[in-house]
Amino acid sequence: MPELAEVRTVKKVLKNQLVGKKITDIIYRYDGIIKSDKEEFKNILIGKKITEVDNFGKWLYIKLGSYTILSHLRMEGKYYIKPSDEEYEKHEHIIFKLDNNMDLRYKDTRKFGVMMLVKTKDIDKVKEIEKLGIEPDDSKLTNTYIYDKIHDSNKPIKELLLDQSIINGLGNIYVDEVLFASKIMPTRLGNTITLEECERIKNEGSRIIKKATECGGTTIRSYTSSLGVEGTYQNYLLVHTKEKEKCMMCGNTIKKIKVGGRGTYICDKCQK
DNA sequence: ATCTATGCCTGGTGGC
DNA sequence: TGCCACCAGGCATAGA
Repeated sequence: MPELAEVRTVKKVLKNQLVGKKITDIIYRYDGIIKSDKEEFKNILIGKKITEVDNFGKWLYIKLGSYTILSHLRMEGKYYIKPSDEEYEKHEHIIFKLDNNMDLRYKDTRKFGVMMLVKTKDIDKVKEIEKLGIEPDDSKLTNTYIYDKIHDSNKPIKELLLDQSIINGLGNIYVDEVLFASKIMPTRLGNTITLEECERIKNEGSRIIKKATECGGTTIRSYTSSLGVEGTYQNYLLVHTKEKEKCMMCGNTIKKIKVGGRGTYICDKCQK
């Protein structure tokens, strides 16, 4: 599933390929992805030129001057840029026709992803964006910020790290990796995590996200960063997807458990 | 305010 | 081999 590192990779590719291109038409093959007014989405965007592509956490911003498409890929959303005359594939739901005979196509097998049109000047006031916390490798993220957000919570630390309003951009893969690197059991409640452990979460989170971003993200199962870009961070994963394998640090067998309903990989010797 | 359940979805899996 | 119930999983929202 695309998390921060993957979304940044998509952003980079889209930015290179799309800035300066004009949308000449929009075709809905399944319009449930569009959460703002569907007619307005078309009417306003057709004829506009893409001016910038950005992201904040897992949200992609496709900017067209005074309007911006907010796009969240959720589980399986992907963008492809293909020649306009290529046949549509199954699950290609939203087709943006561009003025260079290419399409920007949004494909999403499970249809969990969302798109909405907002005014660029109002992005930070959009409720989904407004509530987002600090990205893991942002220098504004401090041990005391994390500690303040979690120290009176009786939720498992894993759930707290998946909460986008605290740290913005971590998903299931990187939370497992950050907690392993920080030597913290994902089931530990927020109110048991020390300031020193918050420091480790901050440091490991920053390090892992930076490295994963450099790698272009993680490609596991059918997930890629889309656009044919295959990330390579899966080669650095130490626990996620490693059930029944030996822990790289201690040789113990990696286990898969459930935390907050999510598949969670741990080494119960390294993580306390 | 805070917690739990449910819905959104389809492809893959496991049981028979 | 074929059928089918079940599940993953980020996030919003309705209900308790």
